[in-house]
Amino acid sequence: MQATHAHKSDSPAAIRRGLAAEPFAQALRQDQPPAAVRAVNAREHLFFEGDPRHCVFEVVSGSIALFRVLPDGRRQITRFALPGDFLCIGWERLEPCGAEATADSMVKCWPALLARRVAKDAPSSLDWIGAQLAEEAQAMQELARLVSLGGALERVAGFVLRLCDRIGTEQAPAVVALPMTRADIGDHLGLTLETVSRELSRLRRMRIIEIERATQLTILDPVRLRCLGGVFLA
Amino acid sequence: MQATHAHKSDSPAAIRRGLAAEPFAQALRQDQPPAAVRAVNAREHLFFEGDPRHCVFEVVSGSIALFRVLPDGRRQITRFALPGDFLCIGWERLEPCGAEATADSMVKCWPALLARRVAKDAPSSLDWIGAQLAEEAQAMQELARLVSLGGALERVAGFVLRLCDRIGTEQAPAVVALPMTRADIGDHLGLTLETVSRELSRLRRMRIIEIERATQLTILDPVRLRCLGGVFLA
DNA sequence: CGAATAGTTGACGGACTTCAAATCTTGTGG
DNA sequence: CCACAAGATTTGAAGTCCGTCAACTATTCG
Repeated sequence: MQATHAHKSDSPAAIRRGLAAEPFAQALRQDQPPAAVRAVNAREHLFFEGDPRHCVFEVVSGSIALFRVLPDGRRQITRFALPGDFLCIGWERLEPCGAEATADSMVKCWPALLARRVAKDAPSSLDWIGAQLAEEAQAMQELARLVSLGGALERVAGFVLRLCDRIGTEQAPAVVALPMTRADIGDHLGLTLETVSRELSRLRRMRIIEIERATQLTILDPVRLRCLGGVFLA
Repeated sequence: MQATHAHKSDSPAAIRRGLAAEPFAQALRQDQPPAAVRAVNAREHLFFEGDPRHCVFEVVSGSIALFRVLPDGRRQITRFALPGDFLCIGWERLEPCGAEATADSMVKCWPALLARRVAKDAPSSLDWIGAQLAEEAQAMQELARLVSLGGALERVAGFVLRLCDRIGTEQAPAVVALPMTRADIGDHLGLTLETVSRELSRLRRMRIIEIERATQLTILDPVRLRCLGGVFLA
């Protein structure tokens, strides 16, 4: 279950960020022993809210949801970490959120202490960590905007659009994977799973997307999709 | 209209943050010439989205709303900066949000270049800037949680509660100022001004708050208020 | 094949928005 | 000092959107 070879190429997410991640990631990768790669099954938890922070993670494949649970059982998924994204970057000693795989996933794990030492040795990685924090703040602002100003259709459209920008290919018709359930999307957007399903069906009837399988769809009309959801992003 | 004396005491917000702001703020304050203090009338703009970043601000009194406007005119207020809070702390060259006073306010202004030099000279202020970014990200997460999981009553309760924690006194009955209009609160919480007004009235009928004037209320029952809105915070 | 999980779709009710009108506050000018 | 105008707030009535409950279908894994 251990990967024996280095990663083949940078993920779309890493490319999208330019090469900013490289000083930190390269330093980590060059360190020995090579990072453990762990397989996480769908619905399996990586850690829980309040756990001491042991590791820094990089998502290799699949999708990891970061979430918080309210006393009454409702939960908010603050973000989906996709291939190329890092988890647990800040200096907290306890995890502020739980983490659960929303699909079968692979993650690289580095001991948090090692990551801390690397960050100290490579000052430029401090800039990268700052950039990560700023990006996090902006993403949360975007989410708040999407949820507070958008209706259900606009929220789902915005979500698909952001997924598209993060992992999709450029040309239309673009194929986008949805490596999470309708309930997960609902917990992210503040909607019920039924509403998410209904609005996806509506986008299909509007000929904006095609639903190949539950976990994969095709963008037929990126322009109208961006009309609906793009207003809230960035 | 220029302040001729140094500030008398640290604001509640600064105290709440411990002394973390001090290395940066002290360094700025010791610099000469002393910071200009500018009076901003209610509804007056400090700057707009997309403006080049000229200044770093510290709110002395009043309240500054940071907001973004959508093409159709709706707007989201991402946060209210209250006395002791700083604005424009990151490294962006252009303002990502507009800023508007929601009440008559006073702000200290430092040239952004001066602030940048101070940050370079005092390395500990870099930590403080990182902490500010992390706090920003957490506040946005809190807002997204409040808006996506809470009903109207819970959103308003959570908003009042947060205001209480930021500027209110400790003992009940605590007096809290609302230095913004119902419309501003609505733009922050994703509600209409009518709904905000209705839910405040409901809190009054529930004997949880008393509405002295439109811009000032008294917390009668902090426990029940925290039951309603505290679940979403932190 | 069959059970379990995930997804789709419909009907109904409640929560929030919209539209409208009345009241309260605040600042200004006579 | 008072009157008036402009803006802010409160409250009501009607409509829309989304959540809840329920039934059914599709997919996956044994």
